[in-house]
Amino acid sequence: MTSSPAARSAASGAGKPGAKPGTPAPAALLAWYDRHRRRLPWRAEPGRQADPYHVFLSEIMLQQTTVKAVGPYFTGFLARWPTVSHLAAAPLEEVLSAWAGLGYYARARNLHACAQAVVARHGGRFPDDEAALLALPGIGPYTAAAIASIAFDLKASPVDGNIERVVSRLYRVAEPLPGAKPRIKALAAALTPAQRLGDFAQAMMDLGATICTPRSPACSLCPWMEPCAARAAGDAALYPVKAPKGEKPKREGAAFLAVRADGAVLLRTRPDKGLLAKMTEVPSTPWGPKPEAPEAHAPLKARWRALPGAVEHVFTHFALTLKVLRADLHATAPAPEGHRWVTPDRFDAEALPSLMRKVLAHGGIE
DNA sequence: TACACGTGGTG
DNA sequence: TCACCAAGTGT
Repeated sequence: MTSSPAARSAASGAGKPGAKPGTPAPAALLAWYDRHRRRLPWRAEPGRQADPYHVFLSEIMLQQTTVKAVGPYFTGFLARWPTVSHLAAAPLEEVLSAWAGLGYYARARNLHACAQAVVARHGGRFPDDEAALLALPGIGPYTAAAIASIAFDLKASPVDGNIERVVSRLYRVAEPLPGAKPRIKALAAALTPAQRLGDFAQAMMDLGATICTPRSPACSLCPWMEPCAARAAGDAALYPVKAPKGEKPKREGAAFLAVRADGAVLLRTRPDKGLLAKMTEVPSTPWGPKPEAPEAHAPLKARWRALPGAVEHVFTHFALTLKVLRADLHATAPAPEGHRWVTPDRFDAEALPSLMRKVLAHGGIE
């Protein structure tokens, strides 16, 4: 009975008069979303309008970052800076230290700049206009469309990794990413309904995150099973097609862990630009293909001893092996120019990336 | 267009 | 173990 063509058609929402068989119907996805939507800290209750600042904050944090990782950061930021005006008034150093551990630190710098721009250009209210959103720092095509649709219910088609996957499977897009992005964007825009824009965008993302997953999609549970070309072909897991990736280079270096008798560690702030810009670091040699002789790079004269083992850390575009050299100094040792002594109880006020936490832990600090 | 830019989880 | 992946943007 329920497996009859008519029943399947009706269940997919594709059986309405005028709808071609095999056309993914927004109504079917929205009906699924109404039953299975995820409850997330930044989401409004069903039928309620989301706070644009909450949407903005979550969207920036969620760029290339898992929902699980974002959760506590979102809650913490919102408690500390309840509105975009509060965030704009905060010192950048505090924003960076609150962001520490979440990665992609340019996001935090742009988040802060964006908050200030919202105050300066728009009186502290996010513009309900995709083009104006796109003009703000840190907000690209995806995030502008996401805020426009989710916070303001405007007609916009955000395309993130989830939606790329869903659409590439629906239409069995053979062209590899990233070349296929324009086509996928156009297909996604053509799917977008005229009503419930925010729900539709979030439904697409929830579908990608919970049903249309990268490895083993749960096609049998999908509201768009019937119109999906990849499901029909039985090869959904092969999409999206991606261009092959190059090999990840290796870099090596040595970190100087200077520890004072009172437990303070010698730290400094990284340069304004480049990797981990403006974040706190343990002084180190440059990181290169070959390890350099460390002596010339030591921040101060001391008896440096190599600790056993090394710290391994994988960045997006290279893998790093850091030896750790430790020196113990008396409690009155002065900090060299550009450096500072920081006791472990003050680490939370520092913008310490995970790599530097690893270096400290390798030396038995904390 | 292609690369720089973090981190933690997973099959 | 390790390659891949997660609500991308800036240059």
